[in-house]
Amino acid sequence: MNISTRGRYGLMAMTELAMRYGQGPVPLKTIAESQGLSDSYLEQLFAALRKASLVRSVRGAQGGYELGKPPEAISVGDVLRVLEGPLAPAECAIEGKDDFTHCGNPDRCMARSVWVRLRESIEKVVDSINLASLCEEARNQSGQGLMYYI
Amino acid sequence: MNISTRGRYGLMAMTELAMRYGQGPVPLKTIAESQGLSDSYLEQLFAALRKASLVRSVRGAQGGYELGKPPEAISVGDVLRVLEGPLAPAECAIEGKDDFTHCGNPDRCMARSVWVRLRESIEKVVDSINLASLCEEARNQSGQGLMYYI
DNA sequence: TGGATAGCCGAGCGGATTGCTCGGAATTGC
DNA sequence: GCAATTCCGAGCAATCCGCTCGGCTATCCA
Repeated sequence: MNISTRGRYGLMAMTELAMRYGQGPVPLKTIAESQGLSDSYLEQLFAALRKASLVRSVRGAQGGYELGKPPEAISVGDVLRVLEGPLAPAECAIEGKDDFTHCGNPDRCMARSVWVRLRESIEKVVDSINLASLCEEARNQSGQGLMYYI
Repeated sequence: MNISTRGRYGLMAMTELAMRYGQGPVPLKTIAESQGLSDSYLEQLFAALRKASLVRSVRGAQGGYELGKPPEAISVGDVLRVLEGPLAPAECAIEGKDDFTHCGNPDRCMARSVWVRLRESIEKVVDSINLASLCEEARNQSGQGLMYYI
């Protein structure tokens, strides 16, 4: 029951991009340093994000990545689904699939309704949070952090 | 973002035990055959379930396992936590842990609030479903299945 | 009393997944 | 043309998953 580093690092990087939205392309190296991640690993994740057009890339010197849409238009769910695949706790709960055979039970798996309810609840959360609101949270938190100066 | 076979098989087996609650101990072999699982694998899971006293064991011939409490008193969350560990999507969201260092960010991980909200929503679901209600669902479904007889 | 039926326990193991790294191309700004 | 970047594919060590196996112990029943 874990989100892998793909989803976690990817979301961190996307939030970073959201913080810098409208300031031109940001190179991966900058994101990686700022968040303490490996840039060669981030490369992989951004390949997927680009194919899903959640980010746009600018090649060459002074290039980098920027969000493909405004931060309000990108949800956490969008990012996680691209990087992690379907957000279902079990095969048989993936939306659109009516695959009962996976459960080992020839007729119906008694636990399936649990996985479906779990999936719905997970999707409700991640689809209701977008990058803009994450940014706002982050800015408020670092604002509180200012108390520790002086 | 997956529940492993430990959690899934374990929940299936526990639901089976709930269906037979009050009828004396059920051997693992019976559960395994009925659910189409491997009994030597189930053994491992039941070792953990027993230590958590979610099941009680009776050794020797005519022995087996039975629920440690009535089905209404055992939630899906109880079973999953024993078999899968903490139901958090990330280390930094485990209840009681205030471990920000895992996120790679020296100060605060911007994504943490997402993982915490996810965890809360997951726990709300699994803690609100108990084995008794799962049994009832199953009985209703197999009731509909009776249409296929004759 | 002895055999059959169970749980109990620990070790092991092949395959898949994770979390990277590396090298080298292609593209572009200066 | 050179430096900065994205792009792409391969590879790889470590870990985890999903089991299996062998042998022990406890208990019932004939």
